[in-house]
Amino acid sequence: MPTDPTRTRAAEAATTATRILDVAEQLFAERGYAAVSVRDIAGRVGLNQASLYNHFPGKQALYEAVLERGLAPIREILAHGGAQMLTPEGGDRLLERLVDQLWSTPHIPKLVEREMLDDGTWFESLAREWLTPIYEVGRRAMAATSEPSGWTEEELPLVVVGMYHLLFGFFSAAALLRRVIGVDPQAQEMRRIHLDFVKDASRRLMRPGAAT
Amino acid sequence: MPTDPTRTRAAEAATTATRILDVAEQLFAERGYAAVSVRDIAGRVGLNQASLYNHFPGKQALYEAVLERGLAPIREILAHGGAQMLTPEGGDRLLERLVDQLWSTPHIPKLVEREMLDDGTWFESLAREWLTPIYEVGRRAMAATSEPSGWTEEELPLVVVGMYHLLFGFFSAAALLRRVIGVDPQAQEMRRIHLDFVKDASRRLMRPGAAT
Amino acid sequence: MPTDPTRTRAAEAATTATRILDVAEQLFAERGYAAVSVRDIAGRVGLNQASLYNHFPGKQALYEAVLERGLAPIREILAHGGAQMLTPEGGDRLLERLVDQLWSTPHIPKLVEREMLDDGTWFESLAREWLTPIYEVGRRAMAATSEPSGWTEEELPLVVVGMYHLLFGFFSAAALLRRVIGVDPQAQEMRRIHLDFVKDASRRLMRPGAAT
Amino acid sequence: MPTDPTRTRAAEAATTATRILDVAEQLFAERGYAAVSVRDIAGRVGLNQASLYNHFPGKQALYEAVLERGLAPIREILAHGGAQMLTPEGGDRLLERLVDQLWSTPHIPKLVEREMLDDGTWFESLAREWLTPIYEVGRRAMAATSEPSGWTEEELPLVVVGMYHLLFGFFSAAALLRRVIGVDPQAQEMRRIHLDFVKDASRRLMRPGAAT
DNA sequence: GATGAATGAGGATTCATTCAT
DNA sequence: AATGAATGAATCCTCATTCAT
Repeated sequence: MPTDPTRTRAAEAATTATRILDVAEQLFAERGYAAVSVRDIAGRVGLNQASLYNHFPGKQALYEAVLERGLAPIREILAHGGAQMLTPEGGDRLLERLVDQLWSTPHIPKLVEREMLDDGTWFESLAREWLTPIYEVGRRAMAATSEPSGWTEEELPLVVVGMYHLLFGFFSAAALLRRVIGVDPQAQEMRRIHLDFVKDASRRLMRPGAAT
Repeated sequence: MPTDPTRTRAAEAATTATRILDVAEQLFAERGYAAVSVRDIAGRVGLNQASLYNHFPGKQALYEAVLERGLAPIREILAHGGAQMLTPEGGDRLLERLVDQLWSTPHIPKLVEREMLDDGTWFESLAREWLTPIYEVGRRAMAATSEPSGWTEEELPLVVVGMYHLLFGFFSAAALLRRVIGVDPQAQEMRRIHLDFVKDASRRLMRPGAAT
Repeated sequence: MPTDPTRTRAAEAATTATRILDVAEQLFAERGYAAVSVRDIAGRVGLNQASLYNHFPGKQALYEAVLERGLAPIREILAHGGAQMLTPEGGDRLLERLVDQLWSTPHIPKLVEREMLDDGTWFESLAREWLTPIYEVGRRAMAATSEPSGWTEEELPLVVVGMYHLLFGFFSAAALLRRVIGVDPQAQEMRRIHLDFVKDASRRLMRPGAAT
Repeated sequence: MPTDPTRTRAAEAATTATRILDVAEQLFAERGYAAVSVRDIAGRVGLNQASLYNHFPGKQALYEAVLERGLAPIREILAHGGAQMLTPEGGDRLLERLVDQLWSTPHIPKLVEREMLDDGTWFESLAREWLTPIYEVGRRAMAATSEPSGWTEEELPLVVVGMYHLLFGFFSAAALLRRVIGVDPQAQEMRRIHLDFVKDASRRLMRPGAAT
């Protein structure tokens, strides 16, 4: 399990385990856990089905390894940068780092969205661990700013969910954007547009709107 | 297929087919297509597995019937109400109707989100049929208002996706809200909070923000 | 069960039971017992699956009714005409009647061939009942004629099987004749050709050949 | 697919695939495709049902492999020996080789007969490929001999079908011979009797009979 | 006599996993 | 580390049959 943050994923040697993780990440993101067979994964890696078990003890473990590898950097960013949200400039820097990270592993936000929909017990612990603190920081952030956000206490959870979707939802909706609206969501210029949009939208959501 | 708009879903006779649709809707939304077995559905309806095939020709057809039944009312609302977006009051009325509808069938937004993630060919036609027109209306709406929205042309698709997630994402994140933040997302008072939030957030997203 | 020999099959009222028998006869002949479903039969008759059980107690019983109806006339002919084989002219008359009968129900020879291949216990009694006597008559016929047939005792069974195939095999090979050789085996003129061929070939088989 | 002609089937290593083919050949011949379940085959081989799919991609593919293995030698004989039919001695040699081959795989003629009855599309290509040329050779053979056969042009197809049944029909009728007439069709002496009969009968059919 | 609905048994096939090589 | 082969459990679906209406 790669936990060394100094080694970027691209620089990792393309070990068999890594190649398995890459393929599994993509397939799990595209189709969901149940719709991906071990045969599919092994086949795409160019491996026999049985060989996969030399690297991971099973399908479930492989899935968790994928999730762990993908979520670790995000957790890192949030753990160290949560306090930045208190100022607009800090918020922007945080968003920049997050958007950067998500764009470097675009399957991960889809996986997270699926986890959320599946309401897996695995997700529960995950969420408790790093979403609750974030939520608290965000809550305090909005309460502490001189300009009030204009949201009531009971609306705050929805604001958090909304912010999450502004960030992650872009990747979930990649197919929609491509097919219906004709945008190419993988184009690198989209990265900048996405970042600008997220920054702007978050300001609109977090500061009082003109129309309230 | 219920097309009579005067008959609400709850008032429908609980025919076997309807009960199958209800159970299937819930399971497909909770676990996704591949993770739901025909046995599961039949079992929950209290039916032999084979009996299900007296009502639907197969799993795929059942899934599509679920989607069709769930999406028809939404399509209806959008088809007749798209033009309302041009004024703030009309937009509010549209949102009211949409939130109402989504709350009456809360599994459906999860199904839509899953469809989007799965990038199914079925979704493609669906999206083309009623998402493209909506997008066009929305685009024109934002261009036509006297106060400009403050978004660039290339950001508009992201605004649409954002709006979608503000509306639908609440249901996808129901588990997160319940488990992490402690909110009960099925409580009826949440319906009002959700509506207020969506109205407010949409104004913030669609009108120029102070911070741009 | 139609046992009245004065009523030809065509003249029978197209009762539901008769229509079922007709469809079943065709399908069983074309595909074999196991490959035909009760649904198939009922469907082609324009009947609900369950309705079929108002006319026949089950699939097996229906099959036996088909066989019985189809074989009764043949059995009749053989029972009354076996002795005719003793003279060439009598043999011809017997063949005429047999070919006539087979052409009036061309699915039946295919059914018989399938029965033979399946080696069904049903076939056993059937064969014992009317094939053994025929065989004995044929044996005596060949032994009694002034001109010896030229066959040894041990070859006689093969001669019988050969005669059977000259008569019945035409219908089994209908597809082959149509597709490979380009003959239309349902054309009525084929009936005469078939009869001539059978008569001629039987003479060749039953009388001493020049080359022995 | 065994293509090495020097290795006889019996000498092949009894690999799992070969054992599956053997069992499948027998069951398909005895009962027909639809009446044989994959479980039956696997069970007789002493294999789990799923293991069979490690050797053949499916039931249909297994069936075709059986047919291919069984028909290849026959095709070979006909392809190389068709011209021999032009002389009586050559014809005898051809028949000897064919009878030899059929007796070495006695299930195959039953399979061919079933294919013919089923009128399968698979059979069509098969027939076109090697039955049409044979038919043409046979036609020319009978037209070329100094002594005319005594058949009319339109009867020729029936002669071909008749010859086919004289050869193959013995195996289809094995049950009939055993049960009704009391002959043991698997006894090796029957092989010689069958060959003699086929040779003699073919002369009778191909040369002018006294009674025409 | 006809039918919609129900069902237990069985159909072919795929699943994740194990193990000897 | 890789693989061919094996397997029990599960997959979706079809089967012949029954029964209340």
